[in-house]
Amino acid sequence: MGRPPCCEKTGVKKGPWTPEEDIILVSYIQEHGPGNWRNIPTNTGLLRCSKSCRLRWTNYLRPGIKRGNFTEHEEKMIIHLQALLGNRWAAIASYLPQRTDNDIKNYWNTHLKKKLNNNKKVEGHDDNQEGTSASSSSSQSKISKGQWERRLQTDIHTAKQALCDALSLDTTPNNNNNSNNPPPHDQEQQPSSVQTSTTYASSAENIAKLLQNWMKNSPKSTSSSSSKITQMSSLNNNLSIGAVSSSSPSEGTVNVTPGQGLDSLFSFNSSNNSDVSQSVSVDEGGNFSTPENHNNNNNNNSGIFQVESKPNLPDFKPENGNFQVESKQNMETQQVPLTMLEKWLLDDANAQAEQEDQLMGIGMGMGMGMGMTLAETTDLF
DNA sequence: AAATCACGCAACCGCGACACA
DNA sequence: CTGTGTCGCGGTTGCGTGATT
Repeated sequence: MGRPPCCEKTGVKKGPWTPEEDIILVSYIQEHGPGNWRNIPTNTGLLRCSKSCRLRWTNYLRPGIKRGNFTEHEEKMIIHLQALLGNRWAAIASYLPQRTDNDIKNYWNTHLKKKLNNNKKVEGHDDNQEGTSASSSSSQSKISKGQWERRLQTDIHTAKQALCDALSLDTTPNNNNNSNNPPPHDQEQQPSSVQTSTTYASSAENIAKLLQNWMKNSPKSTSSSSSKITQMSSLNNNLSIGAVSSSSPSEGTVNVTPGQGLDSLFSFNSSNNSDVSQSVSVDEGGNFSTPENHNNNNNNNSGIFQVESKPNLPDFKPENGNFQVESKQNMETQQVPLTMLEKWLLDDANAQAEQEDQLMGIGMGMGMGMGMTLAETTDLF
């Protein structure tokens, strides 16, 4: 007897999410933190299965997500990481902050795979393989283990070299790679910010865009939507996006960590707007503004969204229950692995031969070839 | 202008891993 | 140790939209 599918229940809604559902989900997660997906549908009244909620959050609503416009650097990173890791999109995504595995997977399937195949055809050795170490495994049975290891070593070496080239494209002393070739709007909004700042500023931007699109695309539902927002406003006082400060989650005002130079008040007041779709604007920093609160940031707590910027880092204590996943993903996967990656590449230049000997000695096939992440593999060095 | 095609993306599905009782 | 429940990942699908005929 198998496990019952989580979405088998009748009355579970499928298909695209509505902005109302998004807001309900964001509101709930903001209050309780991500996790306990099983409880979310029952606690929020969303007619969605837990899986769907988690997916929607991780792939779309989660703070720090950058969408579309893959930069050339990101593209190269994906290509090389795919060569290294195979179709392990979650692992690849961990090296591309602000990108979701789904996004990367889609981009690979729709753009890069085609691109690489075309390149191969041009080079005249299209053997119907995808050119990855993972896909090349089909030929492994034809070669001896020693040959396979050596080939893998060569692949790794080639990939590392290429990855090094890719990173060196825009390698600057600029502390991290998170901001490597960000799209223009990101560059504008985050000239000299720490990486968490980028994350949360863009998170605000994500939600801002979401709502802006919502209001733009469904003016007919504005009134009902507004009422829902108002309803949630009373429920949650201030729906806020970003990391919750340990000091004030219960007060409904949330501290986020935007760029150090971004010290604006992110607020949105819709309660007095009969025509919200015309009056809401979002600036490059992801800040909501209306004609009213352009002149009056003191919106007397009537705003739905109110994210107060603070230069201090948020408290990511798990007991706060808020955005612990983000703290994990953004803090760890953005900073550590990329730093390690760089370190790996830099160190590699100095001790490449030695490391590869060591690599072979400890069994490369049990590291990169057996499901370890790049970061894990670097631990071997 | 209408029909068809191709593409991109969001979401779904199934399976494996993991945690816990 | 085993069974059960939950979560996360990767493959796939289906729909919306723009391009082409």
